[in-house]
Amino acid sequence: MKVVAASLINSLKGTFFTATCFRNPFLLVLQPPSAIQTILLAPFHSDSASNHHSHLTMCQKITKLDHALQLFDQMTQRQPLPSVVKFNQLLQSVTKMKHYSCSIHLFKQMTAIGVPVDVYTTNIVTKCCCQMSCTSEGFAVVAYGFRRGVDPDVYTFSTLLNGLILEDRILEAERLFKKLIKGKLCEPNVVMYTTMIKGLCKVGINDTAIGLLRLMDEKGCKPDVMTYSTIIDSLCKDKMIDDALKLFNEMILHKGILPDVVTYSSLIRGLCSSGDMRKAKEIFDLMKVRGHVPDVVTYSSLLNGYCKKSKILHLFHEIMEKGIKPNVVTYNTILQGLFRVGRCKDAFELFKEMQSHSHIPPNAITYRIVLEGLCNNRQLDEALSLFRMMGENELNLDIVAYTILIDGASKCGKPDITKVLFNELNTKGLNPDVRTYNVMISCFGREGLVREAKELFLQMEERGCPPDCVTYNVLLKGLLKNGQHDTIEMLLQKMDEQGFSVEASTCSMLLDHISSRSLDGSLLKLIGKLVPKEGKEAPCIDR
DNA sequence: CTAGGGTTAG
Repeated sequence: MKVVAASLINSLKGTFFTATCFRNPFLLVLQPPSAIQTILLAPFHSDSASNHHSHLTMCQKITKLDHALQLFDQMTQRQPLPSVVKFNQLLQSVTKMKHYSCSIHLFKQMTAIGVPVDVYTTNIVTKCCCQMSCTSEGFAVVAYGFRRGVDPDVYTFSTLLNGLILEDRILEAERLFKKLIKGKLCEPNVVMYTTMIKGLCKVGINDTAIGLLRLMDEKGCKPDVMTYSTIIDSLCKDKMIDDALKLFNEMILHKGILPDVVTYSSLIRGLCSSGDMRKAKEIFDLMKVRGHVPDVVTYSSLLNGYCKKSKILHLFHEIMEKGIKPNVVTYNTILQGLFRVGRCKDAFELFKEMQSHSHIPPNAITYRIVLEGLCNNRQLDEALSLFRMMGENELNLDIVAYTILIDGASKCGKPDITKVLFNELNTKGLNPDVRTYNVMISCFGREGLVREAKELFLQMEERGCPPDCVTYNVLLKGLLKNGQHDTIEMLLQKMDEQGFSVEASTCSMLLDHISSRSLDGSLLKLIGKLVPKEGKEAPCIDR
């Protein structure tokens, strides 16, 4: 058993230790395997930590993190040292506050002063690495522990599995999962199965996820409400509401598992996104009848459904009345709803209010919503001045925000502003992505700048940003609009090769040009191939 | 003292 574990960890080292990530100076375990030991055992050169504490007393407001750090310092100076359990509790409290790099930093200090670590310690620290999207370093921590006699357990492996899934390393997650079972390294339990199921759902293979649900049941590992909710949510995201409801019923009626607020919220969101507000409200009322209290996520989901139908706001009052604290998502949802119905002033008021009254700082998504809302309501100037006021921070250095403004300027008939913004990307060190290019090519098409549109199209491949289905469609439309027919056939052929399809609007333009004889009728066959089949999703529509 | 599920978004 131990030998198998050792070989597993060794084989994992090869796979996982290659990627290193130095994004955080505190992440001292971020080193290739050969260096792990030296680094972890190296004396810690105290920098901020001790100085930090000397002026702590001068701070008016001492955060909980400061308390924890102070306590840690005291603990390390005690003779004899407190038990590892005390250290674990402290590490866990720091981790619960999401100060992951701090936890890792403390762990490093623990090892440096010789506090013996146990499986709880390494599991907590492994989780910190995973939560920071540095799962490979999580493996390093596990290997470090293993060399000191700390055997990984089902908690360890579930944590690592979850880390891989968080980083979209699904193949590695599957490999690990299978290896654990084959090598009998640990008996998977409901948590581990649920984690693997989430991974499968995340890459959109719901069938396989359901297969694993059946398998765990067969193996005598009973799925619980979280297992079912994971799959139900994924089905809802894929608009397979009927299957989700089927599983929901199975869970309750056949398995005797009661749904909770998360299960209900997923269903409500699914029904909302498929436009069935009546059923969404029905489930919402039902959960209340059954004694479940909707939380901020439930309300935000329902609110979003109403906003998408341009019906809003009585629900917001209900949230306030119930004493539920709206969060940034709630605000973002309402902001978008207000812009959608053209209530820019109210939106702007709310935008200010969330910061002053509720002390909820807007995030990148908030700004995107506000910028797009203003552009859509033909208030380009306001959008631009807001954007300029945001300053040179991370919210301003956002390619999505730029793309929104570039598109907004173009649609508001200001191609000059479009070009200025696009050129600014270079100076800011931002790379246009495929959607930025699409917006630009569309803009050039609109302005009759065919040469520029073609140039950008060619640039995309060179810059490692290959055109997508939308690119081809906007370029085609630009060419057709400007009477450039020479490259149409070639583009259509390329689309065929790539499995892209023509949108309805592109298709009707093509047909118009054929009937007016500016395009050859022989193209019809090719166009026919590129029209998405009835009932099938067009491949260019994102999942 | 350790692991798993749900909200906004060009």
